[in-house]
Amino acid sequence: MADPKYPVRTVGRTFEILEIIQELDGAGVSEIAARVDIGKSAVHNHLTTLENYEYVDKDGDEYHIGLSFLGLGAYARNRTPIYDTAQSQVDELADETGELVNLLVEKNGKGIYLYQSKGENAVELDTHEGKRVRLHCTGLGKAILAFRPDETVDEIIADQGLPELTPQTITDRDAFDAELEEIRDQRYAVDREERLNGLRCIAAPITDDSDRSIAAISVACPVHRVDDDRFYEALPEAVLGAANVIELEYNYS
Amino acid sequence: MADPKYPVRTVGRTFEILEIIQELDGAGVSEIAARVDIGKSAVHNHLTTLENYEYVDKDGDEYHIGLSFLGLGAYARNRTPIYDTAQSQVDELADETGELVNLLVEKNGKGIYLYQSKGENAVELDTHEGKRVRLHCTGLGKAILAFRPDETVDEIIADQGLPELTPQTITDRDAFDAELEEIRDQRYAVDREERLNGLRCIAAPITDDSDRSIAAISVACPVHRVDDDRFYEALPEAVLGAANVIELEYNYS
DNA sequence: AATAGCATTCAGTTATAGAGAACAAAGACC
DNA sequence: GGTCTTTGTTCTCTATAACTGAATGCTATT
Repeated sequence: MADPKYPVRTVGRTFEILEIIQELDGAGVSEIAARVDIGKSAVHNHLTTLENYEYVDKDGDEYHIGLSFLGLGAYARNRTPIYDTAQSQVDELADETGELVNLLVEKNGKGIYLYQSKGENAVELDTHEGKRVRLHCTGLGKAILAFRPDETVDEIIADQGLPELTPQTITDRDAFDAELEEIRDQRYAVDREERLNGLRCIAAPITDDSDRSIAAISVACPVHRVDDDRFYEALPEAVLGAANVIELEYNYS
Repeated sequence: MADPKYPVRTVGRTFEILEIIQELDGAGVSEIAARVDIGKSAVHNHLTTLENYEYVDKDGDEYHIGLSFLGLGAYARNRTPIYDTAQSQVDELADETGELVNLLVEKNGKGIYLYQSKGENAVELDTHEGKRVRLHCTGLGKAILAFRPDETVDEIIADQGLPELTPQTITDRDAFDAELEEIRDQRYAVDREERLNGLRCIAAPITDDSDRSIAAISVACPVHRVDDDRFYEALPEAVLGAANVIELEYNYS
């Protein structure tokens, strides 16, 4: 986490290139070279090497992220202890509610979507497995932070602040602390369009036997389709139920 | 695919290191250095750099594959056209049969498991999403090859041969061609413990509108639990049904 | 307390990643 | 259809940064 004493620059450049390809949804040599601090020929050398190792696919003059990453990614996910027990519950909750259900874990102060299951009426979103998000502006992130020591929360906020993503984002530190307190009380978190306009979530933490959060599970739905009754009554109950089952299985088996 | 004219060695080494970490399920500096052709200190530099980019996690003195790969992997999978339409059918087939259901695509002459869904009684296997397999020894691979031009099959076999993985693996070229012919006839493939002792599969190709295979879907089950009746009657029907739905959705919408 | 087995640091050396120009190929535009 | 532009690819040279190997520091074990 601290800057490496003797970094290998090429490693960094490799991943910069890969992230650019992902961001542009496929890109050519010149396009990439324009965004990374090395020349065309060097980028070309990188890409042909990556292609050789099958980590990128070449399609005409466009390079794309290769499926080989799925091997590493799925492996990393399977190694995450909560994944195995949570997966089936996430699926079930998606079936039951018909909405989009997410599972998030924290890593280095950010959230990573570990798994996602689409119910019948699930919203189409910018979230996908592996995506990183800020913790303060999602129900999932708030649920996780509410069940972590104060110092951890302090550190993360000191590091990242409380940037405003929508008019509803909580940007005031005191208000945020009050919010966490409320979440601890009711054991679930509500996201009222705090990350994305038009999107609300109900999220519950998944805690270990000393009540520290390991992950969080949420149902996300569009404001205009799901009315307040269902959102504030039925959904919290469903989410809490699922979180509970996961906790039981995780902690006592 | 052809060897790069001007390879970037460091890129190759980076992925070699990552693959070693995966294979060893976490490893320390010395352990990795022993398997890769560079010294301890160089490996150390690589690892601290990778950690800095959050592509590996350091846990004590062990390095592990980071969840960041899930972002790239899930992205690559989502880009694969068949995934979106096939996923729900795979889930459904797993529910219906209670067994392990797999979705495979071909890439550079190898198979890659794109998605996997576990039914209630699913066998625990060495397969995971992103894993690569030889095509000739699995039902999925044979189903894909059966619906590709002869020249493609020739090339792949010329390149990789028909290595024997179990006593049941088809290793004779003529026998293999006859097998493909039969698969084309009945539109599904049977794997009779050809890759793994004790494991049988029924697999069906998913083809495009010109009858070329795009992917294949299979049900895998242990020999000793599933009797011949169910294996040769009920399962093929279920698998063919699912493949059919996927094809319809994929080709006509 | 002593040793062994690690990770980490560091200075020196050498291999190699990258620059930059030239060439090739493919479209776009008139 | 030919010219101009853009982008990919090849190639040589050089500065740089990746690597070696030895030294140091840390932790655990007996």
